[in-house]
Amino acid sequence: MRKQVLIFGLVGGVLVTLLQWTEFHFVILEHSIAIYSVLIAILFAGAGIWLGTRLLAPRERIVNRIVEVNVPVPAPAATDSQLTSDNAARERVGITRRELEILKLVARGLSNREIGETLFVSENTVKTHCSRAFDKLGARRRTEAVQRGKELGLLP
Amino acid sequence: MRKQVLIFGLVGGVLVTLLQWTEFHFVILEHSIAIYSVLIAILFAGAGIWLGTRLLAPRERIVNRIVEVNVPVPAPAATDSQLTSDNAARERVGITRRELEILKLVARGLSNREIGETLFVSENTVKTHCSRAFDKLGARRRTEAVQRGKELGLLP
DNA sequence: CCGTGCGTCATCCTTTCGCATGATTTTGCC
DNA sequence: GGCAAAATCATGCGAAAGGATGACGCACGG
Repeated sequence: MRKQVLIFGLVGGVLVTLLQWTEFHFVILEHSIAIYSVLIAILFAGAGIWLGTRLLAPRERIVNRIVEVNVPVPAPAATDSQLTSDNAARERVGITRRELEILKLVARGLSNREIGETLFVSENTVKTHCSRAFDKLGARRRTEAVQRGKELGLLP
Repeated sequence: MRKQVLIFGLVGGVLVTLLQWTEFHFVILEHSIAIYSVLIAILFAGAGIWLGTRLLAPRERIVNRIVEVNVPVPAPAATDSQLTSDNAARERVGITRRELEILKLVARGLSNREIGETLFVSENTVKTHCSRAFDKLGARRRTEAVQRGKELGLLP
């Protein structure tokens, strides 16, 4: 995680230097400074995106392995244990992150269309995830899936 | 996902234009073009990071597993107070006994047909009750109705 | 007696779900 | 670099759900 920042900084510095050097020879003289700006902008926007994803993406993976040990009872269906451990129950059921994410929205009473708009995916995709989730939960209706999800500790 | 890209593009364009305009007045004349470059770089790196996180980061965060599992405390007291508080919450919402009865079965994940068979009434009757209940709850889907019912204390 | 609320049932119609199936792309891992 | 899992999207179809409306019987209270 730190390495990426370093790489980012280094590459950024090199790039700035490089661009600064090149501009005296080609860009600025022939074209306007706008091209130069846009170039830098695009370059660093891309770099920023890369940094952003690299920096904030790997969050859950480490925890997964450790969890499985101390979750002996799957059934409680607790009334209000607000932050139920997702990943433990999730992997026990074999449901994916995305499917669980959608299942949560299903439990909130959203339609497939609304879920799609919320997550910026098509309604068909939502349907697919739903189907798979229902299948894994042994449910044939969304209400049933929600009920099963609560029983299995997937949902609060 | 599309929206963020749009916003990013728009803001980017505006920024480039803005910077291009300002540089003629302040920066370039007084300092070198390097400052200008670095400015753009930083700006768009930040924007890129923002875009990156916004776009690809909505993964789930680290959730500390809750070790307190075998504590069956809240169950027994609920059933008693439920029948009493049922009527209170029920009348507050204006929902009838029958409608609530059916709503409970809906929350259990039963289909209209199954509910009809359970209560020995026709599926159409179940639909009617559902419609009325949904109407009183301000819900348009059964999952939504279940959610509202929980919020209003009608359902456990 | 008659209105009102409730429960029951029906029909017509539209929308939403759920399922099967296949395809493509992205991503994590070896 | 390639494999496997996951995520994405599409299409088609039958089933279920939901809305609108009308009708019938029953109990209860004014």
